[in-house]
Amino acid sequence: MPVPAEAGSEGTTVKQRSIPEASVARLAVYLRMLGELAEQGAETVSSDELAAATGVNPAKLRKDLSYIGSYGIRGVGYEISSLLHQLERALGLNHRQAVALVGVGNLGHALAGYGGFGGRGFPVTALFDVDPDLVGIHINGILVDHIRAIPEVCAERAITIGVIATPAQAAQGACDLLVESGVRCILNFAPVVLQVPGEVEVRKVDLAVELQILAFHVARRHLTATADVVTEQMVNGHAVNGSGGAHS
Amino acid sequence: MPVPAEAGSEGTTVKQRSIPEASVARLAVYLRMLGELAEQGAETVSSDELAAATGVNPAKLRKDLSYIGSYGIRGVGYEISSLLHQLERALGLNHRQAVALVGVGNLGHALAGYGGFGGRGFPVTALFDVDPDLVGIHINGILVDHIRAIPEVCAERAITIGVIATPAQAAQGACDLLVESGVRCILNFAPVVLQVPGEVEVRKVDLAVELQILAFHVARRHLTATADVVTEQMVNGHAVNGSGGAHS
DNA sequence: AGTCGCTTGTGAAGACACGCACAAAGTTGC
DNA sequence: GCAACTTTGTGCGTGTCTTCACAAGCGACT
Repeated sequence: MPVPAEAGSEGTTVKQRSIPEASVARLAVYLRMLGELAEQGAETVSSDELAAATGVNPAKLRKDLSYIGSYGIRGVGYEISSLLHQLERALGLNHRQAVALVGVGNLGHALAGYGGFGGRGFPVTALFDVDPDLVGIHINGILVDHIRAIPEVCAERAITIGVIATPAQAAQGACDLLVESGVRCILNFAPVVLQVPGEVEVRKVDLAVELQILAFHVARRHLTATADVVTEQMVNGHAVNGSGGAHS
Repeated sequence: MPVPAEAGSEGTTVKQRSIPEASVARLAVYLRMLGELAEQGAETVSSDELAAATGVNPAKLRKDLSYIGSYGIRGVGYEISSLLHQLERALGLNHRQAVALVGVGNLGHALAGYGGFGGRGFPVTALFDVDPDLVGIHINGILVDHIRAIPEVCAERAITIGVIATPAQAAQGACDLLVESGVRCILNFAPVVLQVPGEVEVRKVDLAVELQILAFHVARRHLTATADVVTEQMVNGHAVNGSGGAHS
């Protein structure tokens, strides 16, 4: 949301192929699904198939893909390996991004061991905490440092992404240290709004909020179900036809 | 829109269905911040203050709040305790929602101990896994059951929300069991698109995707910053006809 | 060759979200 | 009681996202 306030040297604006934010999120999903399909030995996939597998409208999928170029073959579909490569390039995954994780408590510990990060090109290479009982131990072979070592360690290990999994009151301090160390992208699990300079990108994941959104829907459903006859619902599309069977 | 303020308890076609999805997500954020303010002893808060604290545009905040009614006092702001109560009601938090967590591995274990759930009205009251080493142990005082016990335990403990933190290949099976047990809201951490009947609401949280979105931004930033990257892959024809161009 | 069926890519329209700007409604001070 | 000030609630213009619908392109088949 924050446009670089005074980014200054912008120079010649070479066709800002600005991919919509919503599309970027879905491209990442397509990427993973393509990876799975490739592992299963498939060679091509149509937009309808890929859309069904990722739960997206086919037209939306094609438009998403069109933002990164025209790599489909009409009448056939998309060549999986080619599309995979193009997607990785567009998402900036051609070179690894080292991740630092601050806060090795309950959630942080799990994230440190979470295979989904390292397995997808985001190796967690630094861990930090303030708890003396945690500083010094190894998790998944990585030493936990004190947060005061953030600047030094981040520079040394070329950290580009920071993940904050501290308690709420410690998050801003951790964030400041990361920013000071040159980290420009932060994934924040703490339930606070981080104050950062304009050039730093923050994404927030709030688990409690996710549950509350669900609770809202369950309450609303209960309300309409009890108040009236169950009407034909028009909730989010999800034309899940043939949703039966095929379990396990 | 002069809706009679006192006549809320009638139950006749409460038009809550009109709350935009995006607003619901923010309402949950306001709710938490209001809780913090209440703890600090504040009694009223203005839209500007609350907006600044939650990182939202003040007008947007007021519009969000207007969807649940007019509970502000012009010239003063919002009475925190009152607004808190109204928000909880609107989000369906007036009665607790018992949560079942399937998959007590790395992430699931952390979620089971995550204070943000129970602390906000979503007590995790059931845990499930398939691993014989995990079934039978207690986490935070809760016994881990085998997933085959899901129907029985969910009915017994009045589970309304299910959280899936299993590996990808086990997620659909876990989902089916939950749905079969009457769970209508599912929070899914597994990187798969769950197939569910239309009346079930699924929210997906994909941690790897979050990082990839960040990686995209870091890559693009790097691209624009170093404006003269040797673009070897300009091969794509880019028939981007009339793409608006630089409307500065 | 020629035709037919299938799939992509995209213009256009509709739906949704955002944020400005201002009237309405309250409070404070005299 | 009245005027000045503060803050809410919202109508509306603007921009973004989603979805439809269809022409263009590709391969297969006759």
